[in-house]
Amino acid sequence: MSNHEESGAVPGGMAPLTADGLETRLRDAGLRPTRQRVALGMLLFGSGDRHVTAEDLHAEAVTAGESVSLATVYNTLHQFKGAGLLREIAINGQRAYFDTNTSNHSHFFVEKAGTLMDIPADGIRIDGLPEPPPGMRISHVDVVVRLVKA
Amino acid sequence: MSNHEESGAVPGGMAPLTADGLETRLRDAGLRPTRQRVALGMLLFGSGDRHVTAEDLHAEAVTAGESVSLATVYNTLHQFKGAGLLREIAINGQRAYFDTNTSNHSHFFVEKAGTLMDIPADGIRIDGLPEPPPGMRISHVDVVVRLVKA
DNA sequence: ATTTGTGCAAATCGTTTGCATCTGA
DNA sequence: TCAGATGCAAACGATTTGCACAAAT
Repeated sequence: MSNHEESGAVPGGMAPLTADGLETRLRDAGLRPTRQRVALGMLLFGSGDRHVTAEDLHAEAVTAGESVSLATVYNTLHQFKGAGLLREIAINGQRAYFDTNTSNHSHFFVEKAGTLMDIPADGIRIDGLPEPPPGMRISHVDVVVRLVKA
Repeated sequence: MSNHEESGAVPGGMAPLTADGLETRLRDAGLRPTRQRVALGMLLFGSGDRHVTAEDLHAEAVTAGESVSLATVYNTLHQFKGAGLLREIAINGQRAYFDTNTSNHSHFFVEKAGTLMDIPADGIRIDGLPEPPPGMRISHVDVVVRLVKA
């Protein structure tokens, strides 16, 4: 199937993702579409926005019958991040989360369960940000709304 | 010296802190004022608002001639946090920072240097926070403004 | 005297790295 | 062919834990 879809579309988007489309996307990012990268990419970008840890993704891949090592999962996540396909989310000093939604948005974090949820980008507005110190610029603003049982 | 000062005052405040005052504060929090806890407390609360890692604080204590083990520094930081004297700040997946300013405020984080700075509480306003999911309440909103060299 | 805290070193957890082997262009 | 990718296992850094000893009430 020489299905050539919109490979430039939003990574975490809703359009059905084909292996071909993903391969093109990887190639465009300067990454060889290896078996592992395609498999992980399909898991990540094949179904809406996702928040995964390296272990989550590794477990999924194994469950899906793909043999990938945990080290490769880490490598791949960081490469995807470098290519702008993923964003890393800083929640706490332990687990690193990767978000397939690279647009500007905030998160709910359920403390006890350790689950992450998107807050629609336009749901939150931040006013009154002070000037950054001289010689610095703001690279990004992280907003995490922490939730506990009521 | 039966010096009984305002031990209920703001922990990271500007008032000169005495060992006596701190001991009272610890006792009120249900923590025995041991030598180590008092020493660490004086370092933490004795001079304005601070952002420290466990290692920072341990190094300071050792430099100050107090013998405290790193494990005890960790224990103490968590106990202080539990007592509401400190707040833990989630920056990235590695080092944990503890902030002596427990009031609501945001932070600048200098990516490369790993330094943290307060942004005055009233400098930032967040609007449009969505309702938390049913059964949940917002415990706290973390805002981290990440800075890089311009 | 009893309870609570401390220190050390070993254990743990998530993550990274070195290196030999394999794979894709 | 041959740069680039993978897998394994060992290395790592931050944090935690188990347990014998010490200090506080």
